Amino acid sequence: MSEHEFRDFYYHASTMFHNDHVDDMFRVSSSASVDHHPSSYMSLTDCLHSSVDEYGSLEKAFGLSPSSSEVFSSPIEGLNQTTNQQSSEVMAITPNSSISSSSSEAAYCEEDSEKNNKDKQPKGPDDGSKESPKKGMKGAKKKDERKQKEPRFAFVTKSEVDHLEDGYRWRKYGQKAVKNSPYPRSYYRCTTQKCTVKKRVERSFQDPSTVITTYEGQHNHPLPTTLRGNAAALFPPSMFAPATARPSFPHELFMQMAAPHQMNNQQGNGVAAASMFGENFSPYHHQYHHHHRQVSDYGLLQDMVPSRFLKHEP
DNA sequence: CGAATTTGACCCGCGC
DNA sequence: GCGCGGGTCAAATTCG
Repeated sequence: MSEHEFRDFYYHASTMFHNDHVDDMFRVSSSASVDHHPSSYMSLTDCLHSSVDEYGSLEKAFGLSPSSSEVFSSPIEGLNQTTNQQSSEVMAITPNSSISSSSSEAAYCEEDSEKNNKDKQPKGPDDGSKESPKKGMKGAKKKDERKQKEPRFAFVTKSEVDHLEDGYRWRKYGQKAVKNSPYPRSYYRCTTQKCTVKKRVERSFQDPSTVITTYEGQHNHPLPTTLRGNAAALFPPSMFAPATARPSFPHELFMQMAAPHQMNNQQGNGVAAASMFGENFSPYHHQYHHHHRQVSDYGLLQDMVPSRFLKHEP
């Protein structure tokens, strides 16, 4: 499944950059083989006739190799008490600019296109309308809804812990073995009432030092106060919860990354993602304003994508 | 004792 | 129709 997502990423990337480049990017590590699910996802991704190996290739493709100096883990402002042990490398924001990243972190988001209606949420509990023989559980959750296609956003992070703290409270509701991987995938749901955001976390098979986190949906509430300023600062909700209201999130994200001059992030919230979306984007962005660090979008971008790929769209 | 996690059963779409 | 794989439920168990 991650392949589906990967394919989507490829799709978005190809629309953002030049296809050839994208191809190069993904060609880097090719072959690995993952099972494919040919099914529904056929976008340009089909060009990639073959399989790509999971997210791991994203990092390699983007040249984000773990390397060096990375780091950070710590606290941005000293807040951190709770999550300490998290030694994940996410982005390192240096005071002056730039994120020194390092860490490998690749992200992509997907909008569901019509093509994937498939997976939408199948089940749901239902209302009762259904009483089916078995317990009825799953049915469709309430109301119809078929689902809205919720935007998904995934990224790879180098981390020793599987479940990264992102400021929200999550309840694990399932775990499954991943097909070609020795590592299981865990399913979490935001514990806030009415919030339907879910996330899946799994360790990369090819690079066990990294975890792949996929967020689905958008939080409809503010961050729990308990974690404020901590991890929350690193991962603004907005970053994980592409708002439906936000215009084509995926494209915007990358586009803005590619065109830093258009962005206005003088506020310097150490969160690149926050500034990436400008002000319109989230009601919560004020929560991370306290950061002293200044971020350079360009720097971020460079870290995430090799400069040769940073071209503006026509 | 309530909340969170564990974990096997169940559901569902899909390919054969 | 069956089996597979991904995703979810929910009862039991553990945690705080």
